[in-house]
Amino acid sequence: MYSLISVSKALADETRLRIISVLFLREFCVCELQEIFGMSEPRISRHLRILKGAGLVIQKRESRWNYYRLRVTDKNKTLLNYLDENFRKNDVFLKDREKAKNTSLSCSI
Amino acid sequence: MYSLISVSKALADETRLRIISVLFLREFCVCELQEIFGMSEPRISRHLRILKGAGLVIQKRESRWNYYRLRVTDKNKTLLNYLDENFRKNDVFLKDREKAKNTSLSCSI
DNA sequence: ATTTCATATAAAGATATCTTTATATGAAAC
DNA sequence: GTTTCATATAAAGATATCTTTATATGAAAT
Repeated sequence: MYSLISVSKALADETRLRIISVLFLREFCVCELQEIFGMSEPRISRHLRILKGAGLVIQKRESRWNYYRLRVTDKNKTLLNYLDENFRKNDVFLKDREKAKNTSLSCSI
Repeated sequence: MYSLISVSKALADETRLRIISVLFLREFCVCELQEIFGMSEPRISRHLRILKGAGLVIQKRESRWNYYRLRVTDKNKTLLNYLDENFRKNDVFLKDREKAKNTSLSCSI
């Protein structure tokens, strides 16, 4: 059971909102998010852990990569729609999405 | 313009969620909220200021009392619905609402 | 005008959250 | 089995947020 308060706190950080925003495009692994936002790996990992703890994202291991995607349920669909509406109106999130579109797994290459 | 981040942060506190929850019943003045939650007056005032700053509540002066009510707009209607759905499923918020129903302006009497 | 009362605000201390730096884990490649 | 690489986690320091205590404001009552 994911409590309202944990969801609320999960959303109360700009980095986490930016992560949620790009996850509307598709799933991403940690190193891709690192690339998109130009942030350190532990920083991205930490925020993903919090989003996961709030039931907002799902983690999927694939060989050495951990992919995260939005967890869309009946309960949080309304909330995700509200967020997306706001992302579409804000330049920071729009730019992130552009960057995310041009980012592909190339971490180790 | 109320930013998504200010709204998110405004929701990331249990006291503020509880205030929002009872405001679904009707508008309340500060001293009534103080009574309902058993919290100090500056504490309530502070949280109301943050909620107001995020565009979630509206303030109305009436003689010596300041009444606060939910600010329902097209933009935040979705969000408020999501919150209310959650409030209805959580014992803390349900109890608050019961207490709120039995609370009336009697601060100075 | 002085007192009372509801509310706001400021300052101080306590607590929580965030970021960085360093280290651990664990799977794949060699 | 050793190295490499993606990710996780822990510890430390920096920053933000919350609560309490004390004080200010401003309108109504006396």
